[in-house]
Amino acid sequence: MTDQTNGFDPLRLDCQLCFPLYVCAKEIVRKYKPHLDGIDLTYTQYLAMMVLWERRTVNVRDLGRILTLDSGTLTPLLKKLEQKGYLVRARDKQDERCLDVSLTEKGEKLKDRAACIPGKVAPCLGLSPEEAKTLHSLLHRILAHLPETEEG
Amino acid sequence: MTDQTNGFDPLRLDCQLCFPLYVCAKEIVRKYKPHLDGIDLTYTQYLAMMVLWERRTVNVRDLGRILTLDSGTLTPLLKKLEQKGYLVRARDKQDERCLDVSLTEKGEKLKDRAACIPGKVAPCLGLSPEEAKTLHSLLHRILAHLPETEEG
DNA sequence: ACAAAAAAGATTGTATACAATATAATTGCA
DNA sequence: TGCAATTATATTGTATACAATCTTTTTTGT
Repeated sequence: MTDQTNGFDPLRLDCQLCFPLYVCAKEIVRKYKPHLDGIDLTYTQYLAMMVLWERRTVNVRDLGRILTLDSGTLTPLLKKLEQKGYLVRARDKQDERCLDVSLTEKGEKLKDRAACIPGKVAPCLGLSPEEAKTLHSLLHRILAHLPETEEG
Repeated sequence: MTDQTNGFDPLRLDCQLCFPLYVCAKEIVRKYKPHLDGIDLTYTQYLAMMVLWERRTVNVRDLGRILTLDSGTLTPLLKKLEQKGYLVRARDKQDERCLDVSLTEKGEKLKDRAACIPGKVAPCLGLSPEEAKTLHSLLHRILAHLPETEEG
């Protein structure tokens, strides 16, 4: 029998960190959606484009490591972005296993239309700059620690 | 032309909160996976079971509001949990539109096997109790603020 | 050089998520 | 009372995610 009183029960949703993290991530994506609809990108496509806006060219392996996504997710997503004309996919001549993804001019231009989006979504969180910095640092701390607990 | 120097560029992945949130949520689910595999639950199924372990019975509407999931996600998920024998689904006699979801004995017993999981995953985050509390409160602050910016 | 191992993507299958729509039941109001 | 609007869930379609497997290419060990 588990705790039916108001005491601490680790299986209660509101005693956990994973659940608010899960909901926050989903709800923030929802906040992005109306803005991303305007430039015909999904949230994950937007993440991939952000990497390209920084680097112009990436191969799928590096992109997957940056975004923590595997080829099962990236292959169809990059094909869609190629269809939209925002990038081109081409095998690396030196190593035909690798697929290089490169920004097109159209993809480059899209950056100007995306530039205002983070500034529109950020206020929705309702955090002060210090709180945002604290959250940023806590999340990065978790991300740095997680790999250390493999097979744990 | 956007900032190519090391200056602040809001479109850089590492200048945003949404991206580490997105990755953290995914990676924590990944930490849960080996433990949940042992009790034949996916993460989302586990969330639904946690609500039932607290309340024994919920209707789909309330469950959806608690988990921020709609019927498109919940209907197939609850059918799977019913197939596994962890819950039963039955129309509310007073209001045949509503579907009540109730814990079975088998589902009740599953709680004992799940009880140890949060304690196994929590250390993977690598946060002190104070940091965890800070993160918890920041996330709940965001969740409380987000609805205030509807249509914003 | 050559077979085995490794690496990179692509494919397949399962499970979310959510928008949009459909259906059935209930409520509200003229 | 009767019908329009609302509510609750189900269904359909699209887009992730990821495990497992497959194919192709490259590297490695001998």
